[in-house]
Amino acid sequence: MQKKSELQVFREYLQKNRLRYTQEREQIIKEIFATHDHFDVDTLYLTIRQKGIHISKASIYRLLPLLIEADLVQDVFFEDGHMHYEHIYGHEHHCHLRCIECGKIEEFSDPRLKDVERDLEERFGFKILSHKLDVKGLCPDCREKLKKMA
Amino acid sequence: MQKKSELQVFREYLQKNRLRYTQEREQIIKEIFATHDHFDVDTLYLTIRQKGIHISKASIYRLLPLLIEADLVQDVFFEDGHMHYEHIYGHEHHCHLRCIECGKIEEFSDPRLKDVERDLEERFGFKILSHKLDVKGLCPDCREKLKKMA
DNA sequence: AAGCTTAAAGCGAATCTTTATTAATAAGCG
DNA sequence: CGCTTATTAATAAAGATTCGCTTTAAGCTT
Repeated sequence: MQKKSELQVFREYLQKNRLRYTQEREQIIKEIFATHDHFDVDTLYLTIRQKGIHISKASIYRLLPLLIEADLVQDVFFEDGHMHYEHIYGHEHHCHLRCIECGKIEEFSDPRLKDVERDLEERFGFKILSHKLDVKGLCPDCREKLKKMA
Repeated sequence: MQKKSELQVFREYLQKNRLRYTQEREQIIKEIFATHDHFDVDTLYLTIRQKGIHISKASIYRLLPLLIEADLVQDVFFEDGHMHYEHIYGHEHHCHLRCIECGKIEEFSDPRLKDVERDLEERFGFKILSHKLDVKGLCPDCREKLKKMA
């Protein structure tokens, strides 16, 4: 069975909510899914512009909540004064390990986090919906670099 | 052995970095440590103002990075368009479980996260410095409320 | 204790991100 | 094809954070 494309998923989401599938939205989504990289609004905007496509930044801001609601995108972390996002459709759930020196990001997942969730449900009576584990450290290169400096 | 006060810790941090211990900084820190609650810049600013103490908001913004660097404060999450903080000195490390309906926050910690950190060090060669697990869900009250609505 | 150096404060302007407004456009249904 | 109305671009507005500049005051040094 063929997996649905992100555009199909988004179309269905729109139909369910009586919203419209526009050229602009299609172009933005295509760009978001064109690379695996994380992105922020400004670089996404500039990338689209560079291709000669004219889309206003406000349209990106308006689209993002819909993509998040449709589980196609998630916000990853707030840094440098603005939010960073990534597309998640078709990927396993994962968390992020970031180097505080150079910004390098590794993705990982760990089954123990599900266990933690289960414990929390039991202990606090919450219905758990999501978790986000953000780990910071020094990548191998930066460790080496700092060792030499000291 | 008596634990050092947060002010002492901050003093030492300042000395190490040849920075100055000012009236303003002392008053801001005292206010931050006066309650266990999470805080944001604006409410902290207003609370201080209400006590008749005049401190500019910029001074708070300038102080926060120092407090974070000195491990007295950490940023907890970005919400409602701005960052939220908490003082951490004298507390065990903990993570946050938040209700997406009412905003209620439970704190917890789990030894398995240390295990995850160890695995990450081994697997990616990073030196791990910190982790932050943010779990979202529905608290017992809101689960009940939503059940009745449906 | 006074003098000196310079970090830090206050203030307001500037910047940056994100949201709201509004008139014009176009999706998509009948 | 025409109608309804969601969506767009553009711009203004709002809110958070930072910057620049002048004045104040920590905290050495003598």
